[in-house]
Amino acid sequence: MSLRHAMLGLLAEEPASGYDLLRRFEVSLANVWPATQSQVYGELAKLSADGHVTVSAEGPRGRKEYAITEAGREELRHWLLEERPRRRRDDLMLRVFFLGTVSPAEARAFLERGVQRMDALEEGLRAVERDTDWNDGDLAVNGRLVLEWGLRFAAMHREWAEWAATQLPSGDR
Amino acid sequence: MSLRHAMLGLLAEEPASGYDLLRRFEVSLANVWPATQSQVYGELAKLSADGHVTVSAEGPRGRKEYAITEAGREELRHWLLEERPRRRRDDLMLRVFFLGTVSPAEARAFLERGVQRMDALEEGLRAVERDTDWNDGDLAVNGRLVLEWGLRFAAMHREWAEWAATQLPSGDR
DNA sequence: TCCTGACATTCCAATAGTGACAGGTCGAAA
DNA sequence: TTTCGACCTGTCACTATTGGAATGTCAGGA
Repeated sequence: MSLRHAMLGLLAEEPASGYDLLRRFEVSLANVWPATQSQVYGELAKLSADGHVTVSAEGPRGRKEYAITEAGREELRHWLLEERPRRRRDDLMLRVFFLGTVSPAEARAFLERGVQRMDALEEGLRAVERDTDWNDGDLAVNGRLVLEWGLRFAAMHREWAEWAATQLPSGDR
Repeated sequence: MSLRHAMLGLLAEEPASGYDLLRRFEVSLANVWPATQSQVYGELAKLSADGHVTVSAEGPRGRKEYAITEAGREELRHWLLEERPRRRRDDLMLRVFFLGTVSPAEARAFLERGVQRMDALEEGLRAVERDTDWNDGDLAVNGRLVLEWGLRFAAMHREWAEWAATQLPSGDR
């Protein structure tokens, strides 16, 4: 149920069309909550039916601009403050859990790829940091917090992977 | 598609029934890849249809014990080494992203709850650490790696939350 | 003027995950 | 001997997520 809230959050800043939202998902939310076209448009229809958003304007090319309603803001607020975070699933740790089923050399290579992926993530985040105008309202302030979390996450994961490599049985099986 | 691999991974160690798997999901995989009953039994049927597992024994109470097949091991190996990790979704960071829509005081309280949640997570992991027999084959070795990751994650998040609180605008809006 | 690329929406089929329900069996303790 | 708790399997309906296809419109450059 978080997609709808992500959309409400974006609409809380300013009205937008489905297309606009999609772009925003690609740019600022890509690392946090990816969403596809079909999801965005589908959810927009539901939000509209539930009265959380309304069509605030219609433009060329059939463009419909949606704005958040008071009910939508309440829903957003409720989710933000009251709802419990979901249980997280972690693909990567699941694999690590079963790393014993491959050879130590393969396991080491696996961890090495993890380090590289974190390097790439960090690079990507640094690029976002560079390319963003950080003087641009609430989203900027909080975007920075999220960005910093990502950087810390990448650093943590990289250090862990390096440590983990030392814990693997030596030699090949 | 990771549920099936988690199950294959567990079955790679030793044959088990759906019920057994379910318990293992509750205990060792709870923080990594939660799964429900309906998912486990459903997936077991699919895995069986795909030839990745076979019924290796039938016990009392209709118990069916499943064992991984050679094809299943290959599938597991392929997933482990070749498949790309999924994009992660993060509920929590999504909320942080929209933290500007509530008052600074509420935001601070939100971050504070995050710290507490991490404390609880760490405590839970420490309990697992205490209660587990770490001399028990591959899963133990790798379980430790995962556990350590969890501890580092909790520490990272806590420190981040404390830092983030200092970044929030002061006073109430 | 024509073409292209960005803008914009909608529908569809398939897989994954949640939560509740339903039903049944065995072992051991009271 | 009864009954209770652990054991054990399954189904259903719903929601979420993925990925792709189909369709059409407008603005601006060649």
